[in-house]
Amino acid sequence: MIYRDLEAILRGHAMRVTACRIDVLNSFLETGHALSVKDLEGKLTQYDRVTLYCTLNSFICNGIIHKIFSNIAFFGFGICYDTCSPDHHHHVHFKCDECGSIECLPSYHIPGLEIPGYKLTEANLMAKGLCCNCNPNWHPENAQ
Amino acid sequence: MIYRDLEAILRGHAMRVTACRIDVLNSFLETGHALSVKDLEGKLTQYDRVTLYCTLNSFICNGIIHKIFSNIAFFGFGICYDTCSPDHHHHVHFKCDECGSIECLPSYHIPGLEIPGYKLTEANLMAKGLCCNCNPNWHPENAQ
DNA sequence: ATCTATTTGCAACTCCATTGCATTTATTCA
DNA sequence: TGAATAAATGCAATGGAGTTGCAAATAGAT
Repeated sequence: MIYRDLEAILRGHAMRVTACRIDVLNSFLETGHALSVKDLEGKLTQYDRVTLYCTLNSFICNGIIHKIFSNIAFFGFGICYDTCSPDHHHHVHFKCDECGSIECLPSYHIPGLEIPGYKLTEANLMAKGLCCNCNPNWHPENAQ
Repeated sequence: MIYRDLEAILRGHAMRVTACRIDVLNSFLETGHALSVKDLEGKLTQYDRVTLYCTLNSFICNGIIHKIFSNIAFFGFGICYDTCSPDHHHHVHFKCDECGSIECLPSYHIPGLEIPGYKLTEANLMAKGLCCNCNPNWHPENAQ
């Protein structure tokens, strides 16, 4: 992604444009799946850990990324899609047992969750298994 | 719960019966919702933190409890229900914004989760909102 | 070009979880 | 019932992840 586009994203959120923010944002967009702080530390060694945390927090505050938790204590961050709003989050995150990547499946909505007596404001579904790249039984021609 | 029943649960899993295991198991069963390590430390001050971790791990290995992660970095442990098996876990955990309790909703199955190309082995749904005790719009007579 | 508020980076700290190892204890078997 | 032994416990120390305070650097406004 070119600098101008990355800059536009930051300015679109009324954020200051800094080298660290550009590089972190670019990492998310070019990787295409979730990244942990560790991933970013390894990738962007020129920045301090504290700076990365600060950058990630500013991205969260501005709705550019969101936190992801898996059931094995690892967590990362993923780009928010249009389905996010400040007071309504529904996410499906899929962690592949084979390649370890975590994806946020944007268009998928958690189906028909209704629990009698409960008022639901947020739902995060963490799914595990094999992603489409690692699933040997998957043939792309089957795609709808 | 009486000692004899707690002991039977442990023996049913071919586990040694110790005071710590009895107390931890009893805590889960009498509380009825998820507990964090912190909760247990506060409740069972007679045991070392390391011992509690060891006990919890042995419970996890034997399928008595499972880990729970929420989207605010807190995690706890909850009793496994019949829906768990060593290679197939589906859980819905509900965290109440009002009282903070985390419940595992046992009979509820994550509905119709099918993602083309993906092979699903495990799904954990973390839901947030108001539980039936804290939801002012909930009237028990509406229950099915 | 200068000013100011924000961002960055270093050091230190806290919290949570784990490891090593010696001690204690539950269970087995004679 | 009483050793033997394998497992569980508890203390001390360690490691990792995230946070805080504060000074230096820098982006954006005037």
